[in-house]
Formats: sequence, structure tokens, C-alpha cells
Amino acid sequence: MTDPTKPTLLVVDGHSLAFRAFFALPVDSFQNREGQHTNGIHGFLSMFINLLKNEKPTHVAVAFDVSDKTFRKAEYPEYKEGRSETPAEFAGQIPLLKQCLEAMNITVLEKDGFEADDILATLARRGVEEGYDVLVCSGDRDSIQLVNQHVTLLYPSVQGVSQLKRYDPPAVEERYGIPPHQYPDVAALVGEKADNLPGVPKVGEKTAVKWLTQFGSLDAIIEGADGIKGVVGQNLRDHLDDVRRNRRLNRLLDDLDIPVDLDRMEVTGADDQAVRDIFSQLEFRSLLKRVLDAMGSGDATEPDVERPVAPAVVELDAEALAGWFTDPQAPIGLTVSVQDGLPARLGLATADAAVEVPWNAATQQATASWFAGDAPKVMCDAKTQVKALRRAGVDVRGVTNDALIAGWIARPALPDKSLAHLVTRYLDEKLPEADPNQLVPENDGATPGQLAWYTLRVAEAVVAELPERSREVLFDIEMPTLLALADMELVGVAVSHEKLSGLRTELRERAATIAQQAYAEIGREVNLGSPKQLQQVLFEELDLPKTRKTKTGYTTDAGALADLQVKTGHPFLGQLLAHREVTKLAQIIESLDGAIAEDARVHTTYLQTGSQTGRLSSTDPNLQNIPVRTEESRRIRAAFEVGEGYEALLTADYSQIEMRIMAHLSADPGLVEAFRAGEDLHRYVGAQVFGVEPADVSSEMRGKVKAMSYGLVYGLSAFGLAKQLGIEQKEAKQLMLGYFERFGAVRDYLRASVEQAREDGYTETIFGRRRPFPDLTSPNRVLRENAERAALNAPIQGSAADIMKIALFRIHEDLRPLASRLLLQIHDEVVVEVAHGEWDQVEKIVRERMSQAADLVVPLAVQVGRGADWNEAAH
DNA sequence: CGACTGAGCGA
DNA sequence: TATCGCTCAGTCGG
Repeated sequence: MTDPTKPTLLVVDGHSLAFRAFFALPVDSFQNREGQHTNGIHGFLSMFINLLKNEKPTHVAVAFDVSDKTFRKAEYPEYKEGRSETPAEFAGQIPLLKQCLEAMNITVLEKDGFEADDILATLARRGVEEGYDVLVCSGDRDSIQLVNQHVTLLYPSVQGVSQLKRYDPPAVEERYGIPPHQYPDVAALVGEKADNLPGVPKVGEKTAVKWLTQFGSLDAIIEGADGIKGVVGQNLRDHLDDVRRNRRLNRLLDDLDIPVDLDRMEVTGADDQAVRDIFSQLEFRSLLKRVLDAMGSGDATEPDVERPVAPAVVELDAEALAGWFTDPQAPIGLTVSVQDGLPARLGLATADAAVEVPWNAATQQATASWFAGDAPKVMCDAKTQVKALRRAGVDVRGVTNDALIAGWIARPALPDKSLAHLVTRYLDEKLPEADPNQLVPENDGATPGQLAWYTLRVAEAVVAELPERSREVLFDIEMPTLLALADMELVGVAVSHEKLSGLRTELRERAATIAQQAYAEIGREVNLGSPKQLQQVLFEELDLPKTRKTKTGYTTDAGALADLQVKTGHPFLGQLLAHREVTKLAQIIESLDGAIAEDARVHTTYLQTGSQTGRLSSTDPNLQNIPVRTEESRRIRAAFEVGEGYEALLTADYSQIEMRIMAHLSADPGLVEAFRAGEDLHRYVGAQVFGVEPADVSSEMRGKVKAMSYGLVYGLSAFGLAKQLGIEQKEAKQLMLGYFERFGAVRDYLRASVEQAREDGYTETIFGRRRPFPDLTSPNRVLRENAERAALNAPIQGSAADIMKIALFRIHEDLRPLASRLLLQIHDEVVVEVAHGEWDQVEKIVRERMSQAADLVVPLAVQVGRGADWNEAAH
């Protein structure tokens, strides 16, 4: 216990504790709107505030490591080597943490060439000399040596940083069996893996302590080493140098020249405004209050805001409901609880009232016109609920906001998409939830009425923070798209089980034959699907040349196998490749077949918040990656058929939409002209780049510029282009130079757009959809260059996604009076099931809506195909 | 049983 | 050392 009459000095190892906090908290749940991760900062500060509150130190300092160029490293270059690399998400958190501490007027110390622990040791010594009680908080075990009558160590437990274990001399004795000053002797014998300091083999804590007790000191052990029997004795004698080195390195220096007086470390209270500024940047809300409470200047702390309390939920019957729908302008929060795909209860809420109704014939009738009208409905994860209503035969319109989608628009990188998360983040409140410890929960957490109330409020809070153009993306693109997707998922697409199972059998038989041939070739059976076993066969038994490295060995991917085949001509390689291809298709068929529902159709689920660029994604099953390139794979597409009672499938796709967007954004005269001329893009570009007539562009030339054009959109390098095309890097470089000579504005645009993103911290699509890129200013080259390529691509891929969504919901709307219906969206393609007699009408709608979805400086060309199945309908 | 890895399908 | 996705089988450790 600290003596209340003496001042208390708290010294903290900032880096090691922030690092522990980083691993203790989910990294993805803590990032601000710029995408900067903040979990380490949050965890550290949370612990730090608790320390201030519980220990009430009068003086505080936090020490940081400057770099790893320490005197220890100079003496022993392997020091701390072999540590796994610092996770990318930790980058940038330390400087921000220092900013926070400075705003709190906490002394921050660092010293070049030394570790934070040396600073701690120095301050501890000075503290004791000047009559302080000292608390040392560090995650480094070497700090145990600092413990004495006046110095207590607070050491984080294994779980993280929330629990600190208190080590005074008796506690150290109890835990290690030796007094604190002897701990470094034990560590020298045992070694420290984290610091890459090997100890004496077979000597653990027990043996080390036994020797120390027996001999009294490390020097005595070393002197008496000859007398120690057995293997451990020999090991000791063999490793005496290691032991001496360990002991030199684990001694903390307590005489550093730190030109700060201890009085200057007095806790004086935070600079409230500075704390508010940095915390607002980091988006710490509850932490702000805790910091200001713990050390704010008092008068500036915010008065306790009245937290709105969830209104009591009232159960209504059908008649009483009518009163809720009198004002067609007022937004109403809506939650539909869904059971077995159908509505079970409704929760409705305004800002100060919430009600619930059971779902039955009477309430369905009482709500029908409200649902069908434009009265604004604010939901959370609306698509599932809208689908349930649609199944029950309810016409749904006026879903004006979805909290989940709004949250994703604000932060497309955040994986945690739940109402609970949004409530915590935007309202700083807690969504009632079922006790996770209850095996059979007594309550299910929030009721539909409460959910509706939180949804309404949180949706408003999210929108309030959105920039104007982001709101337009949310309201004018995403919300209408949501209703179209709900219908598409409900309708599904007809898939022929017969066609699939025939093909499946064929492929499985072929796979078995190929496998037998492959086994014969190498003289034994292996699991051809196991990369691990294949590595054994290829690189050990057959001793083929090594391929590109992976984490676990050498790659066996198709590209590498093809290379090996050219180099060695080994027949096993061809068989393996063929086996892969055939089994892959068989797997796809099996999972597709398993997804056919009772209505003989496959119903995918579109994730509207699944990508960071604005694209949709498709799951369960993913219908956006059905094979198309080979003959066999087109037979899979042929199993997607026009449904009974319908006339044909219509497919419509944008041709080269990304290059058109590139032309629009860059305004490159050559590229714009290419599209306006309406000829084959790659032929036109090829003619320009190679200086020949379009008619004389060979297919080889066309292939090269095609790869080049597509590569551009992804931030391709000469290296990557060379690999892609199987040409020399030099030739690839020439190709790129030739390309940019003709289409210089493209290069200018790409450069400028990354530069703009670096300044703004985000990219923007044509329609204003943003994506943050915090790593564009990272000092880490790999991180930065990855971000640059993604930032290059984001406006292009994202604008294409926006355009397709706009076309999609307009087509959906136009088809309402018809029997034809949208089935699928595959990024730049839609599939429509056309009813008898509606072809011409539908084709016109689709063509016009797609080509007019955006007003670009180049036309949006649309190709339409027709057929009885998806393969036939492709052109 | 869940998490991770390698592999491969699409735009 | 090309962007964005999803799913599968094999593997490993709790």
C-alpha cells in the first residue's frame, strides 16, 4: 500500500501496454471514419484512467521506445529478432496515443538508444531517492528487478490490460521464490524468448531458483558450475557466455540522463479542449467523459447529459394502430420480427413512443396502406424484413433509411454491422441484449418496439454525420436498390437439377480416371486436393524446381504448375492441373445443386454492405462467380433456365464500363474518341499504341493492350504486366510507355486522383460515394503502395457499381406493371426473366435504363442477349 | 468445431 | 509487384 502522506509517482511503459491492449481488443471494431485503427489507444487509455482513479498518483510519466536501435541491439544484434512483424493495424496508434497523453498534460518521455524500461528504472530510482512511493506499470518481465520496499510493479495479466497484478517484494517472492533483485539472474539462466535471448537448455524457472538458493548468487553459480552434475550441469558449462550476456542485457539502466524534474510530472489536470479535439478525431465518446471525470479541470466537464430512456412499449391491437399513421410525413422507426421467413410482430416507434403489434390478418389489413404508401419508414437491415412482408403479400414502399446501410456508407471498411454496434458508436448507449451467459435466455434482449426506437434514433444520428453527397448515395441509390434486391432474392432463378446432375456424374468419373493416371505416374496415391501432400510429391519426391514461396512452403497454384510443366514436362503436372479443373467444376455443381429450393429455383442473398467499393456481393450461394470460360463451365450456365410460364431470359451487360469511366474521369481525348467512334476499343487502342491501321492490329497486339488497359484500372506495374503477358519486363515497360504516350491524360488522372486521395484521406465516386484510405500517408512502403493501388481503383470500380445500381432499381420500378422480372445482377450484367409477349417492351426498358443511368462524356454501351438459358442468352 | 491457408471462380 | 468479392478442402489446435 502506498503511504498517503507521501507523493506517489506512477511510471508507465506506453508501448508495451498499448501493444497488449491492441491484441486484447478487436481491431476492426475500433476505427474512426478515416479508417485509422484505435483499439490500442482506447485500451491503453481505459487502463490508464483506471490507474489514475484507483491509485491516485500525484505524479505521472509515460515512457516510449524510440526505435529498436538500442545499446542492447548494438551489443547483441540478434536482440529481439524473430519477433513476428508488428501488425499493420497498430501503425500510427503510438503517435496518436502520445497526442492524447500530451492533451492530458501527462509527461511523455523517450530516449534514443534506450528502451522505455530503462527510463522506468531511472525514474523509479530517482523517485525513491526523492521520497516518492513509486508505481511501475510495464508489460516487460524485466521490470520485476525494480521492485523494492518503495517500488511496486503493476503487471498486466495474460487476459489483457484490464487486470493488473500487483507485485511488491512479498508477491515476487511468492510467485518466483526469490527476492526481486535476483529475478534477472533467473531470467539470465532461463533465457527470454520474447527478446531472443536463449538460456541454458533444460533449465527452467525451477532449476534456476534452486541453484540461486543453493549458491546465493549468479556469480557463485557460474563459479561453481563445474560441480553441478548431470546434463543440466553440462548445459550450463556449455552456455556460460550466453548466461553472462543475458545478464548484461537484462539489467535495466537506472542512470539515464533525463532532463526533467520529477515535480514537473505532477498531475495538474487535462487541457480539456485539446482532449476534446483529439478524442473527437479518434471518435472516443464514453472515454472522453471518463478522462474529463478523472482529470478534467472540473468546470469544463460536460454536465451529465440526460440519456433518453426507452419509452415503455405498449401493445396495440389493429384498431388502435390507426392513430399511428395519421401523419404521412413523420418518419417512423420500424422493426419486423421475422420467424420462419414470415412476419411475427411489428415494432413501431417515434422519438418518444414505441408500440408493438402481433402480426395477424387484422393488423395486416390495418397496416396495408401505410406499408404500400410513401410514408417514411426507417429500418435496420431492412431487406430481410421487407422480404418477410413481401412473402405475406404486403406491398412495401417508403423505406427511406436503413441504419445498417447508412453506417456502411459512413464507414465501408467496418466489418461489424449490427444495430448494437451503431447504438454504442453513435448514441453512446447500450442496446438491451440477452445475457450471453444464459444457456436458455430468459429474455431475448430488445423487443421489436425497442429495436424500432433505437433504429429511428441511430439512423438519424448516422445520417447527421454524413456529408451531403453521401446522403444522396444513401437515399437516392442504396434505398431504392434495396427494394429491388429484396424482390430479386424472393424470385430466385430456375436451375435444372437434371442438367447439373448429368454433368456432375460425368465430371466426377473423369476426375477419378485422371487421379488414377496421376497416381500411376508417381507410383503412389496422394490427396490431390492437399497442397501439403502435393508439396511433398513435387518438391521432395520428384525434386522439381521450387516455386514461389507461401507461408507454409511452395505454391502449387495453377500458374506455378504451368511454369513447371514448361520447364520439366513432367506428365504428373498436366494430370494434376486437369484434376483440379474437373473437381473444381464438380464442386461448384454440387453446391449449386444443393441450393435449389423447393420451387426449383436458387435464391441467392445479396449483401448490400459487403464491399468497400460500393459493389454488391452475393452469398449462399454466390451467383456472381459462376464459371463461364470453358466449354464445361458453359454447360453449368446452361442449367440456369427460363422459368416455367416465361418466354426467355434476357441478359444485358455494359461493355467495358470501367474503361469508359476511366475515359470520363480522365477526359483523355484519345480514349474518349475511341469510345465515341464506337469501334472495338482494344483494336483502336492497339492501332494507336503500335502505330498501325486498326485493321492491321494483330490478335497478339490486341491482347497486349487489352491486358494493359485492364491492368491500369488496378494499378498494374511493368512487372505485373510482364508476368501477365509472359513477356520481358523491358518489353512491358516499353508497352506502358507507348500507351501513355498516346493516352497521357490517363496517367495524369491516375496520378492526380491518388494525390487528391492522399490529401483528402478518401476517394470519391462520380456520385459521391466515399472510401477512406488512411494508409496513403503511411511511412510503411508496402502498406502505402497497397493503398495507392486500391485508391486508384476505388473511384472506377465504385462508379461502375453506382451506375449499375441506378440502372437496376429503375429497371425494377419500370417492370412493376409487367409480369417480367429482374433475377440477377453480376456487377456489370443483369438477367431478366421475360414474360410472354413482353420482350420488346422489356428490352427497351433495360437498354434505356442502363445506357442512361449516368451522363458520361462517352456513351454507355449495352449488349443484350436472349435465350432459353443463361448460356444461350449470353452473346 | 472454429480459424486459418491455399486455391480458384467471377466482374 | 493488379482491384473487388465468395466458397471450398485440408489442416491444425482448442
